[in-house]
Amino acid sequence: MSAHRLPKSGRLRGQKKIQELFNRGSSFYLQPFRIVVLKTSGTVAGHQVLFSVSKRDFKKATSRNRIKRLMKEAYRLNQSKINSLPKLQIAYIYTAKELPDFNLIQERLIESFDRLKQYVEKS
RNA sequence: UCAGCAAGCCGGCUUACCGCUUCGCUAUUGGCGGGGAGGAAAGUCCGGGCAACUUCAGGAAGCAUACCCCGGGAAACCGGGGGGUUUGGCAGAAAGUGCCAAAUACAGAUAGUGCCACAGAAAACAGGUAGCUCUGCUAUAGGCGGGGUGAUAGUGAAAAGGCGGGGUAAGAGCCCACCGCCCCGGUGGUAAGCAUCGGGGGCACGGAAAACCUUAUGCGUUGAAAGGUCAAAUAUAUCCUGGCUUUGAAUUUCCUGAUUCAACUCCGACUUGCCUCGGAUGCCGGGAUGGGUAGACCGAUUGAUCACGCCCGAAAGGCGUGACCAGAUAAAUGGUAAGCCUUCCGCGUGUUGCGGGAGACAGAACCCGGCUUACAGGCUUGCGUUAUAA
Repeated sequence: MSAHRLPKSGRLRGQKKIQELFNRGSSFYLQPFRIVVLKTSGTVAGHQVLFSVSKRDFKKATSRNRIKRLMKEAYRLNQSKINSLPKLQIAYIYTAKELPDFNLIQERLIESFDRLKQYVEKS
């Protein structure tokens, strides 16, 4: 089994869980993302992630789709770097106004993993 | 040779690696195989299917449609033909007189209400600024008044039918011919607010219906977040059932237990008990049922579908045979790399080439049919044989 898989169970789904993440999670900015994290309370196999782009900044559905797919791809290829951490619920919200390219997203996403580690150690 | 115009179609391709989603088979959360965005998936502007609500009928409101005929279609709407109007071109001495082409939100302004800027004296019950003309007074340079006049000038998008003649003081549909307009009738035509002919009416009737509105015809409302099924945890209601029937004070250092004292709701039964039995009420527990939240599933992918063949036709269509062709739900259909194709820029230049960049508009969300809007580039067919250049 490859380490680069991201099936449904790895994504954050369900209205209640998402509400809980945004109500109780702690958030920080790391351009071009705003990131919200919360330790998973139940018993789940792994981390659960959610990617979002504001409709206000990108009116076309194609642009939003593209950004979300890039973020998802970057996370998928690098997720093994945070396997050792306790299980988290994470939301990545894209806040920049321009269409990014894949390398930038990937770079910043890896940086964000360090911040996640800090978050885990503090709490 | 070619710009251009119209209609239709396509709208990047291939491979490797890593993934997502769905279906099937294996098998146990893996492997193998198949499917996986559009012509507009968009805007949500029309018309339906489907669903719930309402359901006895009618009205109002609102929305849609609006010359005529034929064809297609479930309807919206589409195709073809005939006409009206407007615009442009050509012809012509001229006249919308003829021809050609294009456009057309072509019912009603004679049902009603309101509006018509600026300019202009006056803009819809008309109107006298200049001018023309008759006339009174003064008076003979002229001036000041009264009346008539919509023919002339000026303003304007528009000056209240046009033009010619008669007529008149000057004028005027005041009268007449022709044209226009309105009404009635005949003829042609399937028909048209169509064409044409005849009669009548002096004309009463300016524009805009994209201001409101009126007429005719059609339409119940809502919209998949519709609607339906299953249903954890927690709380609760009803029913069944098991257990306990209570509280306070005193005695002992405390806990447990015991003893004593005081209070201890209601109903029924009898073998009438200083409290026996049963029930209500209360507390604790178990079970069932109900509504119902999270969540899951159905709705939901077989349809006015697609492909091929045949038939009618100008086209839109009809019949037969075969096929199953996305089904996600905080929402899959992707990422990276290489090559090819198209195109642009730079270098080089007889060509091949080398380097770099770009590849439109845009993402299904219950499903169909239309309309509208966006769209790099390419292909096919038809028109165009002309301007310009060689």
